[in-house]
Amino acid sequence: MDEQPRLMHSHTGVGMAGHPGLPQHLEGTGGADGDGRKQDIGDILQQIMTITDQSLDEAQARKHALNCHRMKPALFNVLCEIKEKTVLSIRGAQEEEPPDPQLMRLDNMLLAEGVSGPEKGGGSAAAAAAAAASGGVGADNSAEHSDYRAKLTQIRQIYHTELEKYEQACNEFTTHVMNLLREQSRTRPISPKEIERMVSIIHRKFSSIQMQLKQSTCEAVMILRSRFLDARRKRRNFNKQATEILNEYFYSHLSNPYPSEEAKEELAKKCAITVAQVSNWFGNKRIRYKKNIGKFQEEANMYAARTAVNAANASSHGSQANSPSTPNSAGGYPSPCYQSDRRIQ
DNA sequence: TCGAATGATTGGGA
DNA sequence: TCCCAATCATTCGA
Repeated sequence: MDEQPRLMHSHTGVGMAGHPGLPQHLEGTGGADGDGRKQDIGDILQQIMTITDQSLDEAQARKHALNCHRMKPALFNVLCEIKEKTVLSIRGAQEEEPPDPQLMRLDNMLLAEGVSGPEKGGGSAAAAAAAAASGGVGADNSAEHSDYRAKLTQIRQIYHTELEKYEQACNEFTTHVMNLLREQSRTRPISPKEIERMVSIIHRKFSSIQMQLKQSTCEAVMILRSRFLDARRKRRNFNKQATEILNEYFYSHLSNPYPSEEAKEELAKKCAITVAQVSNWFGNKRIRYKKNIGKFQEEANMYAARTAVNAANASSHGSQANSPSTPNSAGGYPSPCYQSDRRIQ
């Protein structure tokens, strides 16, 4: 390479006026004849080919000379314009993508489960449902629930840590690329729009990684949720007190054992179960009572007697019982809880 | 271990 | 949407 004839004149001081280091033919005057132009192009190509042979100082000097050249801004503008009209216009049309429906689904799910968005006490629909279903009856259910919440919190923490990492990496990389491009824009035509496009490409790449993270987080939540719901299927009998309250209501409203929504809510609160469980219980009770009245007769008599005693106590103490099991229909009292005048058919 | 009891689920009807 | 009826799945006690 050293044997190559050097056609550059920069270090020898041969160049255009005011721009030492640039050959005169870059001034734009050019040769009048074709041979002269060919010679100029040959010179430039030769310079490019041999630029790697230059010392750092020489390269720096040439770079500086290029940057200071009076035609440089105009030339770069033209080149940027051409680039924009060709590549960018084509890509620009492709960039206008609608929001990814899958990503929206993932975001919605993470939000609903309380993984993303503001931290909620308990977080998820499953946890809420579970909380309602367990109704706080028994320590086991609440223990299961708190275990569920703890695991959900763990998932949430991992998700946010990873998300933060990705965002940080994305920002660092974007800044790095932007600096690099800005630096390069001094020596090659790079428009701000092009830098912007590059940034959006980087963001897209990182958001696809984020989508993977969201997907695996969703999967983890689904697994946790299904395990939890499976565990919930292992039913527990209601405690004795809850069964007594329900039975008292049932037998005291035997002529119309259909509690209204308000009565169900009150019973649910008293028994620490859900309204749905109250409905289930009454549904089961009605049908089982109807199927075998004889078998339930003893139970019915017992609750009727208890109700009568309660009523007597209440009246002698002049107090008003506010229980939904307040004696009424069994003793002929109309119940405000009746939703309609129905009987077990 | 087995049968009864019991809470939950499902499908159909009004 | 609520209820009934049948059924399932689990618990509990003998």
